[in-house]
Amino acid sequence: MSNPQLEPGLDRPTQILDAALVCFAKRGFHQASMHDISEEAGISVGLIYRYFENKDAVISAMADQHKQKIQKVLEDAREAPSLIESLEILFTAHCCENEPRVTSAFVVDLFAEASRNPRVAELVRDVCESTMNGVTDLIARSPEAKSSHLSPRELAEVIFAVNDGMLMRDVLLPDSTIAADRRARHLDVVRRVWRLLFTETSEPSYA
Amino acid sequence: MSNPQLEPGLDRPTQILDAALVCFAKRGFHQASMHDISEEAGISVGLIYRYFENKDAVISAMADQHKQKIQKVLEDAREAPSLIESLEILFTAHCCENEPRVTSAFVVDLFAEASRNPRVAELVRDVCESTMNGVTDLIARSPEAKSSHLSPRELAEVIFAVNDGMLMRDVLLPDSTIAADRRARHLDVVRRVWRLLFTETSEPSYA
DNA sequence: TGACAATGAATGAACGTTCATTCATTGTGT
DNA sequence: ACACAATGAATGAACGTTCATTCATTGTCA
Repeated sequence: MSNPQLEPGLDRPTQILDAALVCFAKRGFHQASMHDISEEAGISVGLIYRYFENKDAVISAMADQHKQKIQKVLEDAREAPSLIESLEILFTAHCCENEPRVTSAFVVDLFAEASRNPRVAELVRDVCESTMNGVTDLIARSPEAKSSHLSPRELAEVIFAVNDGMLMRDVLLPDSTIAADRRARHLDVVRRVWRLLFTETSEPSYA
Repeated sequence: MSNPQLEPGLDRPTQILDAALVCFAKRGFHQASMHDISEEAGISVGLIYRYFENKDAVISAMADQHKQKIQKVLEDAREAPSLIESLEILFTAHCCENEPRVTSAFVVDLFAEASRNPRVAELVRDVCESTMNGVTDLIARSPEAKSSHLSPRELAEVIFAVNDGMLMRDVLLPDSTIAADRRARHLDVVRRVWRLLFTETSEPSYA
């Protein structure tokens, strides 16, 4: 009976996690049932328990997977020719790539879960920290940022805050909103911020 | 008979909603049970159903309450002597006021819920829209913003994105983090942004 | 045949919701 | 002022459902 529905190039855990991502994004961690996931994956419920100890383990594995995806994007971003292009890669990858608004819904849920599940909180904190370090480094190496009177670390913090804010806003858009439109909206705001951040400034106009 | 556990100055619906806020922040909308809420409120389960049709109605009422709280803060902000002070009132009120990190956890959950419950999505979108308009107006009227080469609307969008991003970050902090520290962290970042936004700028240093 | 992948019916705990019941308070007739 | 009827806020056991989890069974390959 070994692998009846297993597509080539996919192992069971990956197949299960892919299905879980869809279900979690659609219904949330705790409203998505194990039956939903098994149905989405085209396998039986019991089989999930062969690969994951319980539902919490699936959630944790998803968070882990998300961490690795982000780090992969960070590597891609490092190879871009300019800082602005690096930032664009980094900050559009995780809100606009897939058509039914999967990633942003999942990430917001992940933060919600983090607020009450210390295991998830630590994982998310870890992802944020290492990505933030990566971007700080990226900024520090770039000539564009030299003129700012904010430190690379401070610049990274502001950039991240804006991006997370945009991601949160994303989930309010109607389901029908297509990825290209979300991407445009997203870039529209973050470009404004980048322009401000990497611009020569005179004195503040307020005391 | 009538009000056995009802403290003075509190009606039942308010008492229930207060308890619900605590439970929702602690466990999330769908993990918090009606029994949790009744226990937190010090009343019986059945009594909740005298005042709310079902659990969804409690969630909706909470969102409504949150909307009114925000609009109240917006009014306060309008009366501040300077734009910066208005913004400080507006953006520290909703992440730092209560000691067990209740509000930010609730708001992140609210957004997560909005991503799959259209009724909640519309409500949250509505709150965002009207608050955004309020702040746009605030900015438009203030002399500090005149020098920016971004429009008041654009400034408001950036400011909101940063704030929502900070709020998301808030839930990652350990439970023990006290409100004053969160407030300090929050202000530290947003002040940086405000300084940039309301500052004379020369040409961008990148093409 | 032996080893193991895979199934899905079964289990029991937990949940949202209901409703028969209680009883302090209020209203009414004397 | 008193007795008593009416009220409806409040209770919590009980119901039907859903869910995570288990495991006896079945299918498949080497």
